[in-house]
Amino acid sequence: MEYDFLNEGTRTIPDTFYPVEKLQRFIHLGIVKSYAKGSAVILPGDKEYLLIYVLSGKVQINMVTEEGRQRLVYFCGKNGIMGRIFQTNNDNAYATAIEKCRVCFFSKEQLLTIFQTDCDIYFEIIKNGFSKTLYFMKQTVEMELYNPAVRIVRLLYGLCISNGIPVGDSYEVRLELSQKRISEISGVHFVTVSKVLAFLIKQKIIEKKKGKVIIHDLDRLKELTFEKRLF
DNA sequence: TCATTAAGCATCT
DNA sequence: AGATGCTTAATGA
Repeated sequence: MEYDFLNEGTRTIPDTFYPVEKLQRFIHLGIVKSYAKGSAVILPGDKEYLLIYVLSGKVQINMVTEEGRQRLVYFCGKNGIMGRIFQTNNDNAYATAIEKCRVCFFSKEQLLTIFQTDCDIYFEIIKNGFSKTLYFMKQTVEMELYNPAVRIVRLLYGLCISNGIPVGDSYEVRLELSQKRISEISGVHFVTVSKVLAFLIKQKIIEKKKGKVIIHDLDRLKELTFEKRLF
């Protein structure tokens, strides 16, 4: 299957990144486990496995500080990988299943066997890593240059460009995007997210329905991405 | 301008 | 009844 690199390059939400489908063929070498929704897949300090591969469902990766504060890092869905190759002692990441899921754990020895069998996978894993790097580089710039309210607008605009499906004169972004999720992804407070969405809905620029966001006025939304501030 | 806190309402399970 | 999601208002940085 040909992968959509362009879309990957303009990724707007940190989910799965570059899927490594080819790993499917090697899961018999690793250890496959199933997890119920809400259970812990990786605990802070877990160091046994270098690569964790999601076969189905979805996992959420968080980082936690010394004081116990936590922050979403990314989501990992089907064919996504959680690379733990360059772990240090203080990257307190943990992962929980946000959907019932199956994941496969690979040790260093198992990975070496896989690379020797199919070195393409090696590059696929590197691509996944760079995809994440690119996303977080963009995030750094985004955080530096735009204020929180405008970031929400930019997130919606980006989603429309990358995932928007034309329906009549509008576009639909078919994603389960609660305000809580938007808040977690963008780093903008949930109360502010609520205000920005209310503003956009009132101006009839967007509409929010169960499981989708409808963009009625993409031109206006684009204009707002250039604004210094919204309110 | 936005984060924080608090309080209240609606919907779902 | 409790959890979840959203809104509004007050306050402070």
